[in-house]
Amino acid sequence: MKMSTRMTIDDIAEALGVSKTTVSRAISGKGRISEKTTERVKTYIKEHNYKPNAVAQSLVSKKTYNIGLVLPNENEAFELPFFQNCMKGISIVASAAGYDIMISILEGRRIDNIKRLVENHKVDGVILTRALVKDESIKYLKQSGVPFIVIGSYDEKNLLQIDNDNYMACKELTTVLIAKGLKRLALFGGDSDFYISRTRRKGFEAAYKKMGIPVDQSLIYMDCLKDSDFSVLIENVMRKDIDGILCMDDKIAAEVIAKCNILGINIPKDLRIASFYNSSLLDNSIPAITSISFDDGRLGQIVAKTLINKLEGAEVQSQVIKNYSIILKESTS
Amino acid sequence: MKMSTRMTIDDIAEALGVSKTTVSRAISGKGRISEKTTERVKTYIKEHNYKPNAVAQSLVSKKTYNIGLVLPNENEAFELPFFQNCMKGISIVASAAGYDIMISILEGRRIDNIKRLVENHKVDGVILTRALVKDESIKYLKQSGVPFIVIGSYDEKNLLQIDNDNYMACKELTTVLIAKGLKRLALFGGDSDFYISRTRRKGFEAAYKKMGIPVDQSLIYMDCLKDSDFSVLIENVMRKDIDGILCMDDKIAAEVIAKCNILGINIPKDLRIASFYNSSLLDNSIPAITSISFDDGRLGQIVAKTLINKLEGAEVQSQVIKNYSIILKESTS
DNA sequence: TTGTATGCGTTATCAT
DNA sequence: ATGATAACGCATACAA
Repeated sequence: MKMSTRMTIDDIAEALGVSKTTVSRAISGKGRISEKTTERVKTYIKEHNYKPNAVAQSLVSKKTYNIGLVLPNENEAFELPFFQNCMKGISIVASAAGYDIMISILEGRRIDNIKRLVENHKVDGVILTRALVKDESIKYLKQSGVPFIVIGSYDEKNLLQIDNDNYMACKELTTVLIAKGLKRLALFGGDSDFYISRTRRKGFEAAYKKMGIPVDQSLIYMDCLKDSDFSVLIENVMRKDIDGILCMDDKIAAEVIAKCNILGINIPKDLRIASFYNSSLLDNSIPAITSISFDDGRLGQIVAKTLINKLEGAEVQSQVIKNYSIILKESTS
Repeated sequence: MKMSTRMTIDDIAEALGVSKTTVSRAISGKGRISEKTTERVKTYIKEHNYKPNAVAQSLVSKKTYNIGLVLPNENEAFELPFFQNCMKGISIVASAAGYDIMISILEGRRIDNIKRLVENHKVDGVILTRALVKDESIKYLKQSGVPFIVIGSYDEKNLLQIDNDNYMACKELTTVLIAKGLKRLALFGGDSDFYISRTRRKGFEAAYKKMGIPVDQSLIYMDCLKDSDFSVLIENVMRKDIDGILCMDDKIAAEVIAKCNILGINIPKDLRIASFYNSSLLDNSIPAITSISFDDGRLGQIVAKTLINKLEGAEVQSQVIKNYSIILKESTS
């Protein structure tokens, strides 16, 4: 199935009785060319709805105007609204700048899909939507030479990365709760392979340090979404005389709330709940849940903008952006 | 920012002391060429990790090996797990066949993003993930000539479309509920601009017809996610002496359940609830909810496979696939 | 200001 | 079995 044959720059040149160079210049605006000719060409182009062939342009300019967007595959992660919202922000900025987005969904820990995109020269740059603690994608992208940007923080200086200030946000929420008298808080953490899980945990611990209270490590449970049995987890932790549970993300919080319901645990009377991340998953939770609200779309926009600036040769820097607000609700009252 | 200069077919030719034609043939396997030479070339390629430049190939073959995936923008729709799961299925099949996916998120009802993709020759074909009743994208794609496929049903013969059998599924679930004695069912419908909302409604009505009961049109509420106040909606309908509410999708069901909770309406004692669509949004709902479970990933895979077959010149047909199962749970018991 | 010629990396046609 | 050359559609260095 071939592409439909379409108008080329040659056709225009012939129709207008000029050379293709002239047409090319009229389009790009580069080089000296008369107003009149430019106008003539542009008019013709509009009338005939000519669009330059992006592939041919790509071949000569060595730019694709495509950005690769790498999405995780893990079931726990993939469905999170975060990635969609982020993608939307990226899409808006990219479109406006004339870039298109190619997605690459990782399959397990294999990075073949990223490799294909990069090695086939299908993208000018890559956005990584999350970082693992020991990340093969990052390793590969570094040695491949393609410009790329990581959403999230990663222990490495020479890496372009943009992140919500998860550390401060988690520290702040934890501090507020401690100040409210909720001193014994359990932490239900996500995948410990994800870098962000580390960061959030650190924020949690930093709050305790700041408040001068030692952290009870026996109240910290990582990889909660893996061993799946939240009922057991909750019953376990309830025996430890806690004031509340801090959930590292929306999915964990949703699970905890659901299980509490089943177990007949009343929130907030018997137990307070808060989440380090808010999303539509928690929109309808009862009671309304205390959480940190991030603007994922905005994050996506900033990330896309930064990468595109870099692709166009500008100097860009890693950033940690505030981008959050703490929202206190019934679940911790 | 230029692409890193890489090994070309010429470099290989020179290194091996043969012509580029020979190298090209060794790679593609086309044309007569000796075993020995082929082997020599292939070895060299492996050792030096050569990958052909996809852009150059594209220029001559007029194929991009890219598929455009069009996603809706509406907030109610975009976050639905359906699109992600579908995308995953598409991605798996596409990768396996050597295709990459370019996404295009519609902005409002404007179709500029699709146009860009098509007019710039960035994709060989397009997947539309949902159809509106009067769909501009479809109109455009038809006249543009690019091969495309629509997920969902649409009132037009010469359109390649693949759909879950929403009609039968909704009819079946409704029938089951009626047979259980739930004769007065309200229907809370989604966006009436979406074609699928029509189909589901028809399935609902067909069940009544089949059971010989007239449909009470005053119990049908469309566009529920638009006028947003579910509390009012539910209180209204409760006064009409109904047996239960059928929700057209997961999001609507989640809202209804949440509001019932707030209003102190017990499910299923005071009111039965069922949903025409299941997803992780309902995973933790209490009580467990009767619904139709579709395999979105599988749908995506079939769609991608069909489009790719078409792109490669095969004869393909529109299909309605069963792909669902009715799951009866506590919410209607 | 405009045109000619060449190259981008690959495939395909036609010789040899 | 292999090689020289044109062609894909565009951009650009160099000429005119």
